[in-house]
Amino acid sequence: MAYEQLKLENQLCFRLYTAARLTMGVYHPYLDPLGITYPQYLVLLVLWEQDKQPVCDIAKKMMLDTNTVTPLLQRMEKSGLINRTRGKEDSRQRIVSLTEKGKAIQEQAKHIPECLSNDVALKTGDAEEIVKMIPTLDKLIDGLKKVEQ
Amino acid sequence: MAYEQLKLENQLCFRLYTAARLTMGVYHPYLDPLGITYPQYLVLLVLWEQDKQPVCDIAKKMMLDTNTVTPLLQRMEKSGLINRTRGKEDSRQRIVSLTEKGKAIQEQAKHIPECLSNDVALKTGDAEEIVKMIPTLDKLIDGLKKVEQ
DNA sequence: CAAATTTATATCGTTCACGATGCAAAATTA
DNA sequence: TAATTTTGCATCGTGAACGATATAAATTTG
Repeated sequence: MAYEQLKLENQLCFRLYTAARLTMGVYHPYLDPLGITYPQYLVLLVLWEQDKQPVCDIAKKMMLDTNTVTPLLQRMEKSGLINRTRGKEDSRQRIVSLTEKGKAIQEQAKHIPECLSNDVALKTGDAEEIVKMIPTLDKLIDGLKKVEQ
Repeated sequence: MAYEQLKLENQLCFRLYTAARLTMGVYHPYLDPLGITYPQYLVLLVLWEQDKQPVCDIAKKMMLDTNTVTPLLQRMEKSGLINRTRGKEDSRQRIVSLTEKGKAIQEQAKHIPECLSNDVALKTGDAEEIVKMIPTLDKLIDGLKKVEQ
C-alpha cells in the first residue's frame, strides 16, 4: 500500500498541472479559428501591450527561457503573425514586431477573456471563488521564480 | 494600446500554467536522481497506490488521454520501471504492473512530498495559504472536466 | 447470429518545455 | 587595449500533450 503522502489526490502540483491543461483546453474553440495556439496567444498578448520587443523581454514576461521562445517565435514568423529584425543598438538582439495580420487578430481576440470567464463560470458554477486564487498564485509564482539559483 | 482584458497580467490561465511549470521545476532535484520525470512520477504514484491497472484506468486518474499515456508508459517500460502485459479477460487491455525497480523507487520517493512542501514554504513564506487553494482547484478541475461534450 | 457501435490501445504529426551546448556581440576587467 | 566574462539568441535532443486516425476486440442492436 502507498504511503499516505504519496497518493495522487494529495498532490498540489498535480492539480495545478491539470487545471492549467484543462483551462488551456477551454481556449481551443476560440483560438483554433484564429489559427494560433495558447502559447502563441500569450506572445500576442505581450506584443499587443507593447510592440517591438527583443526576445529576452518577451521571454521574461512569459517566464520562459529563450530556448522555448525562439522556436515559438520562429513558428509565428512562419505563419505571418510577427517579424523578427536585428537590433540596431545591440545587434545580438532580435526585435519582434507584429505584422498587419498579427495586429488584426487583436480585434477578433478582444472578446476571448470574457468568453473564457463566462465558460468557466458556467462550468464551475462559481467563478468568483476561482478568481480569488489569483493573489495566492502570484505569491506562489513569485516565490518559486526566485529560487532558481 | 491593448484592451485591458487582453493584458497578460489579467490572465488566470497564464498563472495556472506558470505555477504548474515552476512547481514541476521544484521536483527536478528530487526526481533526477531517480531517473524519472514528473509525469512518470505521477504514473508511479498511481501504481504504488494500486499495482496492475489497465492503461485506461491510469489515464483516467491522471486525467489524460491514452495517446499521451501510452507513449509515456512505453518509455517507462523501456527504462525498466513497469511491465505491460495483455489483459486476460479483455485482450484489448494492457495491464501495467510495477517491476522490482519500480517498486523499489517508492522507498526513495516517500520523502519527496514533505521536501516539496518544505521547499515551497521556504520560498513563498506561506505554504498554508497555498494549500488552501486545493478545494478551489478541485472545483475548477471538476467543472472543466465535465465540459468535454 | 450478423451488423453496427463502442471501447481499449496505439501510431503519427505538430507544438511545446527545457536541459545542454554553441556562438557572436556586448560589457567588464585587468 | 587585450583578455575575460556576460548576455542574447539559436540549435539539438528528449519527453510530453494532444488532435486525428487506425485497429482489433468487446458490446450492443437489429
